[in-house]
Amino acid sequence: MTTETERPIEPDRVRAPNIRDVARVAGVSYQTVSRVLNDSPNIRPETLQRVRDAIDELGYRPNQAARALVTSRSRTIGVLAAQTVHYGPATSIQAIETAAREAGYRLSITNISSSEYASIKSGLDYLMSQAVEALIVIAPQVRVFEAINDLQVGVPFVTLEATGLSSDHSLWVDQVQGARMATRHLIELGHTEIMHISGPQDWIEAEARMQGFLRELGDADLRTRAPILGDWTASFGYYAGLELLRYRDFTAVFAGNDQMALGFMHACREMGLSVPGDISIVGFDDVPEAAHFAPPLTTVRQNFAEIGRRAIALLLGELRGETDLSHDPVQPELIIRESTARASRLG
Amino acid sequence: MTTETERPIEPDRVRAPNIRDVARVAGVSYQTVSRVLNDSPNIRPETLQRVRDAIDELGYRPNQAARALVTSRSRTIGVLAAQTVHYGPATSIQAIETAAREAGYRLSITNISSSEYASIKSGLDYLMSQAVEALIVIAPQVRVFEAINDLQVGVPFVTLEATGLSSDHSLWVDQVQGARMATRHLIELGHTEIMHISGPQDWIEAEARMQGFLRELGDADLRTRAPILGDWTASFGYYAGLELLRYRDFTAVFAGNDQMALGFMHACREMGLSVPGDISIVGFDDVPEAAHFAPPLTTVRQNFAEIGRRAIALLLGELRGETDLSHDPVQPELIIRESTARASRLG
DNA sequence: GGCGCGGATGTGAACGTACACATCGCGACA
DNA sequence: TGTCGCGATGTGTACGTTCACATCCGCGCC
Repeated sequence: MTTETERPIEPDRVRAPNIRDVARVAGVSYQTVSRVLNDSPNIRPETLQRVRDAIDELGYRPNQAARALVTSRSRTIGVLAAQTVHYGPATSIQAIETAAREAGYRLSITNISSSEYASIKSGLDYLMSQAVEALIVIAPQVRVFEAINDLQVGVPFVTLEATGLSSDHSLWVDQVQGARMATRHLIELGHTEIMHISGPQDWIEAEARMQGFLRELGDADLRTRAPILGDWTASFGYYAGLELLRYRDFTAVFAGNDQMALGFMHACREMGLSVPGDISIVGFDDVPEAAHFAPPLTTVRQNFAEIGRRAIALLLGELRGETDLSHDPVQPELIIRESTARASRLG
Repeated sequence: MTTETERPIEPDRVRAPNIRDVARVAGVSYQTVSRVLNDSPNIRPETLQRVRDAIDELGYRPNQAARALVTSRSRTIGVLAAQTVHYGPATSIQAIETAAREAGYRLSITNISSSEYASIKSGLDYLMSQAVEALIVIAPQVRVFEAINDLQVGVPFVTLEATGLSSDHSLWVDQVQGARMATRHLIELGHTEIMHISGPQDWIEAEARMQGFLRELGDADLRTRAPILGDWTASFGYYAGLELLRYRDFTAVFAGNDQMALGFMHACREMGLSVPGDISIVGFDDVPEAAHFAPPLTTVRQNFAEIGRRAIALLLGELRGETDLSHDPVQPELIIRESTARASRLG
């Protein structure tokens, strides 16, 4: 005699079927149903089938909350992101989402509105309140590390698109290498006066690209000039261009991303300068539109999706207790199009 | 005598503090702590303070899983999305995320890889397995409605950026109106032979823009020609342009989005045609880069963020049981830049 | 033929919270 | 002064699942 029969019938209140309902229909105990749900071995094929039929018949779905409560595993991976409207982060997140879902994890994404410490902390706080099991950071990372320490985030984490500082937890396209490739390309075309428009200073990847740029210039014994600190937007590239082109003491520009390159080319047109006739320009990212800019943009391609997939693979490995967390940086690729040409003489 | 004292001490196993731990520290019952957490009235200020201090001291965080279990409310809103890397969806999602978080909801986003029924169903299935309380759809909607019916999704939902078919559940920028504005602008400039490059047929918004285009043309008694069905990408716009421009029996193009407009302008350059001298082009969306295209693109601005915010507001209202779900479409805005000019004579 | 063993299945308890209800104390009112 | 009402707080229970342990059965072995 089971206790289930004593439960009063509630005709109005429709309750989702639970594990005991399934058990009753299948004629087994609820524990057996649980075993079926968790792919436990040692179940008679006949029993297995009966339980599966009962599940289908009732349209039963396991209650994730109850599972999470008893196992104290949320099966959630947190993503702390900034600027998710941009092509790079968006592509990575999409890959992360797919990979996570396949591994039975869900994602909790939160956008931070500014790179201020308070904003980062509040985003992190939000994610921790959801008991995420791991953390992926796609954001200006300089202050994020502080926040992760301060909040005693006790879960595995990786940062995307960063480089250098904390290689144990970073997964990255080799930004320095990419920047060097872009710069070397310009040098090889005979440019000696090269300008760099960088991303915001607190983005590690902006910093890395700047480093690559400066190192390559140093290796070639060329004059280095202070990079302009931008904000990744096309508008910034445009206004920076209007300003810089008044002097015209350079023949090439390496932009921190494709958007700023686009804005800069706009400024060139407006100043009556030809790209690449007067000014050569290289971007970074290879957004899908870059091939159709005027002129089509020479740029550095990053495999954002690959980075996303690797992030999940790395975290899952760590959650499983694996210790071999080696990860080579993803290599970027220089895509040569029509925005670069041999250096013109400075007028 | 409480039972807590009987619990054996486990020094190695660190357990997150729970509501009873807080109660013990604050010297109250766990129910009082629960009341504090849920902003219940009728708590003595002094007691309130003691509980809050205890919470801070222990670093206590409510266990969401336990909450979800007992209330049978997941506090999760599902987002079924496609093409999240695009500017429009990405912007909307960001706004949704912010609004949801402010309202105490989290988001579960899933991308569908194709617009096939199986893919939609599997995405929907995934979201339902998370017991989402409401659903936001940003995807090709034609088949989504079928899937929502088939799966007996018993939760409130809205579709974004759609129009027409199911106005009860749709929240939209008035795409028809936007398309009419774009088309009328071209007509007013004297263009009579106007081409339309549309988005994929199964996107309702593509359909709506096409409808607006055709209606405006009809109202002006102009010849209508079969729109080209594209895929939203710049590359498609480019190749379509190369093909179409061989005939040059039109002087203006209304593109379904800014990316296709960009690709088309690229094709114009390659064919030696001037924009807007020979061909006028209007886009749709007003992505941030559009102002820096060559030439800066005349386009229809949509307030994606507003749409996202409204979606959450609408769903929260429905969850609260409000019945007044009236929602006016968001009005788009024509942004006139330099890619349109008076019609040239056809050569 | 008794005993041990392991495969298959069942029972009790716990996870952390919110809801329904019970209790306590105190002031107002008849 | 007794009682009613209400503000403030405490106790029991349920949510749906998994884990640890218990039980049952049949088979092989000495």
